[in-house]
Amino acid sequence: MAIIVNKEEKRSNIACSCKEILLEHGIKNLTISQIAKTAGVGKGTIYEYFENKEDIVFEIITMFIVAHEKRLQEITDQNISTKDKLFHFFYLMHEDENSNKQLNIYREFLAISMTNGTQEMVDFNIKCRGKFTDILGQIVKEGIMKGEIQTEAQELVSALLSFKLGLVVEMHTAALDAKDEITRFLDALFKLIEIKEEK
Amino acid sequence: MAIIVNKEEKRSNIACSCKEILLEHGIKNLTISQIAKTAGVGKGTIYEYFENKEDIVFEIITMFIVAHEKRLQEITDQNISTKDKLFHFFYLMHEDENSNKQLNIYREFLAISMTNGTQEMVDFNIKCRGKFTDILGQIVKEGIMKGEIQTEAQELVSALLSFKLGLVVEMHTAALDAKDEITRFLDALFKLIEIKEEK
Amino acid sequence: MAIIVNKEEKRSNIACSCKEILLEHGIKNLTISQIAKTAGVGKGTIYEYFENKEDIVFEIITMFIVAHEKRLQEITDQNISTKDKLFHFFYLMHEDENSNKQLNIYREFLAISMTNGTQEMVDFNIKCRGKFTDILGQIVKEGIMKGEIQTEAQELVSALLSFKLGLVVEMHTAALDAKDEITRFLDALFKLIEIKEEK
Amino acid sequence: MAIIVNKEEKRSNIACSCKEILLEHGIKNLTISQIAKTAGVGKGTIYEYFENKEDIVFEIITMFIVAHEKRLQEITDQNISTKDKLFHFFYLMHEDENSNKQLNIYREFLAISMTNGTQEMVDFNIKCRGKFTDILGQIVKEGIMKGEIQTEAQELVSALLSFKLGLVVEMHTAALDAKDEITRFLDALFKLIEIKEEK
DNA sequence: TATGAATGAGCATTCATTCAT
DNA sequence: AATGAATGAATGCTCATTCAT
Repeated sequence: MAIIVNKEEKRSNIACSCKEILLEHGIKNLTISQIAKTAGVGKGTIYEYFENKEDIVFEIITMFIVAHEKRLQEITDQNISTKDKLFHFFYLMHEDENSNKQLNIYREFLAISMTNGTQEMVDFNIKCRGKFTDILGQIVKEGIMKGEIQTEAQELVSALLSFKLGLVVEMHTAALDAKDEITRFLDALFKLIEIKEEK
Repeated sequence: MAIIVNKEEKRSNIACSCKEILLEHGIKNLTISQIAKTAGVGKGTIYEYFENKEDIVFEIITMFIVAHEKRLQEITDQNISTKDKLFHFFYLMHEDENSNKQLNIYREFLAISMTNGTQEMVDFNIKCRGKFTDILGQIVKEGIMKGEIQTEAQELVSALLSFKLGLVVEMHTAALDAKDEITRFLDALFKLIEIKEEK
Repeated sequence: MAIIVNKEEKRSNIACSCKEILLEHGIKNLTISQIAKTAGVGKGTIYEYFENKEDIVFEIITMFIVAHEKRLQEITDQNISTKDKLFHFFYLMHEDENSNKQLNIYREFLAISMTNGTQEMVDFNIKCRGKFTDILGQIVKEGIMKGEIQTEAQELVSALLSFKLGLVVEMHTAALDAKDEITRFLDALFKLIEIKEEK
Repeated sequence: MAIIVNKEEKRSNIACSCKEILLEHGIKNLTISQIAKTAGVGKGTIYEYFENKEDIVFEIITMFIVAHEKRLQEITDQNISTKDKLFHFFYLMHEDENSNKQLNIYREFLAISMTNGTQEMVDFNIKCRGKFTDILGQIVKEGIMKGEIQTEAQELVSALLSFKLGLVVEMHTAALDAKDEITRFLDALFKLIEIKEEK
């Protein structure tokens, strides 16, 4: 019987093996040659499994985001205050060294989307935004249900996501400190949306 | 004796004459040759008045931002509601065709800052942020003084700026509609910060 | 399967096909475009086989030197007097039109080494000097063994090489006539080192 | 009475004031702008007193060489052995920091002569060579007259100059140690030309 | 299925020199 | 006599993608 390689599996394998070099080199400085060498295949082979460089970078970033979502979900499922959940929602991607590297790649990807954004990239970003909307929505919803925050908070979800993205940009372009900004913002926000327990 | 030109003035003239082609071509696709031709001088002359390509692009973008600030200030000075002022603060750069083009350039500049950001660019961005902080701070402060919004709004200023920037990014990367987002956000926000007149 | 080319061979082929244009244009005036066109390949292909322009120029000059050494060796192996051998050792590179052109390139290379000399170039020059030391040393040694010249001549080898190089420079910078200088020098030298046969 | 500036004097003044920056920057990296600024005049003024950049560099190098000749002459006039005189003749330009800097400039000038040598430069080099021939000839002549070296040494003068120049080149291109080479050469040479005193 | 050799467009920047004033 | 504003030619190198085998 001939060896039937599962296309999807090999695609995934190639992408997986290149996570590290992507984090090290960044998108622009990562070449197809490096990818091929790292994956242990020929350059031409890459194009058997991916449309183009963008495609493989998508694949890897998707992996990062999926992992990030999983961690977010774990936090969401924890038994902590809504405010704390929101803090983690905003700050998780800044917390450790590895997350920071991934954030750098994401920021680079964002920069490319901002100037050479293909429809494909836009679709990708919309999809990502959708997922984060879901998670954030869930956090907020639970917060409302638990009586921690006001109902109106629900309508802020989209803006909160934009704030999050703006922060990702500005921490790099205007040297903002993510932790400070998030803390300050949440403190101010909760003065407005928090429901104080009455005695 | 030789002709003595006003360096600062000529610098400004060259930059001015290149506003249009920058809007048309974008930063990356604008060449020094085009700049020189448009300004009606030799390529070498450009380098008499600007350090490098970055420098001239800075100058032009600064002009855009200064003009934008001026328009913002005019709005701030108008006798309209705080909510309307904020709407304009967020939406002004999307309102007309020309502003949109300038926004595209700014977005491209931002994308460059995000990946190849020199300290110079960061300083520039910090300076810009500072100015917008002032204007926004002023709007909010007046709103508070006029009894339209709660004091706590003051602490949201920095986050509002991040939101604004996030929106600039996402309207392009995730096809957000600026007007919708801003409207929705302000409606939600004002439910929280607005001070309803009591009868 | 893809074509597998002999890298070393193709490298050599490209270099070979560019010997002539290098002689014609000189190092500075030779462009990568010309090289690629002459070699009948794309510009990018050049960089598949050579690190940079320096690298390809090295390769060609090396070819010239190797050929030159070969000719020197042939002369060394001839059954002629030591004085004649030395004359050829010094004069060979001036003898014909083609050698002269190659000498011009070598002189240009030398000039570059003198001002922008990378460690690589220094290593190259040291290696070349080593080879010429060997050949000259051999000539002198044989001369001594044949009783034509005194033992002390051996210690002059390095100085003779410097003299040779100085001549290469001065024939161009101070319009020295190589043949004259060499003849005059050898005549004078042999008055000192020659062992006259006694009757 | 109108101020009559002595053209030759001002020319000399400008050149003089630029000695240091030439030593610091080298020929290639020294710009007319820097020269003008250092000399405290306008760029155009430079061209009132000098034909071109080459011309001013000539002037400065000439100053260096004149000073060098003077020092050589002093050594020649000292009451030391011919061998020592020759050592100084070859080694003087390597002896101290300042001389070395001047040698670097001379080497750079030589490199330019080797590739872009105008007739003017050739004439300059011939003139320089003439002067050094005189000094070296004088040393050798005295050595012969004092009975220290053989008459035949006189015929080596031109070759010795080429050796000296070759050394200037090779100490940089092939990392030769000037002192070593000179010492070794003179030792070997004197075994051949020295006249040993009989008892 | 896998490969890897070949490709080629595109662009900032420097600085000696001139000449109008 | 002095100046300084204006000029413009000229070139190495990268890397995603293709396609012949």
